[in-house]
Amino acid sequence: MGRKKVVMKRIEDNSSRQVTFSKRRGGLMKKARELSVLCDVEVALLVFSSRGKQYVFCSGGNNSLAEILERYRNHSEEAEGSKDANEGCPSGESSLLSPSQLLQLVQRYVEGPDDDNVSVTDLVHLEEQLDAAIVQTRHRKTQLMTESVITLQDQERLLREENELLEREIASMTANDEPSNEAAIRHLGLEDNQSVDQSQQATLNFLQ
Amino acid sequence: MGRKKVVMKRIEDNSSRQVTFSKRRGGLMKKARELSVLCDVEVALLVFSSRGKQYVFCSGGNNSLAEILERYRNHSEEAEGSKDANEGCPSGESSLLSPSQLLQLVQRYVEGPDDDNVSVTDLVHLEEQLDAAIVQTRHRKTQLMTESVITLQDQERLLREENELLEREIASMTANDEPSNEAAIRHLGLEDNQSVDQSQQATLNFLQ
DNA sequence: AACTATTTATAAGA
DNA sequence: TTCTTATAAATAGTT
Repeated sequence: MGRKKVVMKRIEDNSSRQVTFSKRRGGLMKKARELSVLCDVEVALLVFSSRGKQYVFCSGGNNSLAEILERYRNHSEEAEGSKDANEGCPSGESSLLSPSQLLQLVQRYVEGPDDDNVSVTDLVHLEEQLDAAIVQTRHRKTQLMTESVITLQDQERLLREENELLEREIASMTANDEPSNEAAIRHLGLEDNQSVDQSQQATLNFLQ
Repeated sequence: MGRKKVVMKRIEDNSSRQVTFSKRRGGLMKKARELSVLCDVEVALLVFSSRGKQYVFCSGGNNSLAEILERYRNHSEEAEGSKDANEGCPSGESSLLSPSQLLQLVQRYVEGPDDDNVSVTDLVHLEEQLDAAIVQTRHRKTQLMTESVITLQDQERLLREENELLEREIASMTANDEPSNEAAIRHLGLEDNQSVDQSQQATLNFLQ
């Protein structure tokens, strides 16, 4: 209904999208109210601007419905967007941003101005950026953990070799001297069999 | 919009109220969809007929939105013993499924029939299940890695203590005997200072 | 924010 | 119900 037939596709022009949003939102609300009155039924209509601002129509005194809307409002107050970053990013796949770039990007959405220019597309882009960041972070975490484990395994192996060497030395010396070291080792709870088994098990569990 | 202007009041004639309900409901749904597409915003529309039947439009993937609808459905089901035999929607919060349950669920979507019966709501639910599963998996992974590291650290500490003990023993014995062990240790690249530093560094990097 | 030319929705009738 | 059609309403583009 207008000068031209409109194609059912996202209006790309920012300004006219905003205008159309305002007009059609009003119309939709009106029709929702009319339906509820004329036909005596319950109608709830929720519209969320891309920035998270919400427009609600709720037909009646239905408690549970109002309650749900209220609950949603509380929940959604955390998730706020703002000015879009369309121009800054010619789009393309979710490239990796530096941590500071990412922080900047998120902040623009969290503390942004109060108007309605952030589109879902923008938020999709933000989501992609955050996804990429978390994947990278997770990968780096796993990498570091794995490195730590491998380093510790090496360390353990070396210590074990050194240990064995020392014990053999002591054994050979003790063969000629008095046998006083075994008691000391037992006192530390470090008999050879026990410690080896325990360590190997942890190692194998982890890397498999 | 019709042959006559309508007064905004409940239509008393039962039959024509029903007809109007059907027509206007369709129109409202259509307009809700158009708004969401044209303006790229989220729209949720709930209509409850007086007999409890519900008609829903929900613009899409937003979790919280679907969550609200889900919560509302649960809530309204206990409020009135509604009789609508809706689709077999597994429903329920994103509870943790067993791996086999999850596999089964995914397979139903992957190899499922070729028609268009999978709703966005269903997919949102599937996404929630998978999210829960991956979070749990990741947590378990990190837990196991951390346990491994701690075990290895303990192991290293114990070995180091044992080692020190043995060296001291050898030292005391060597004081009376010949000094032949230091050469062997050096040969393994395992002088005390070096190995301790390297290991401590890896450990600290990891846990901080 | 108003103004129209048009399109769209729909009330009543078939 | 569904389709048709006259008309009311909504609204796209313009000012």
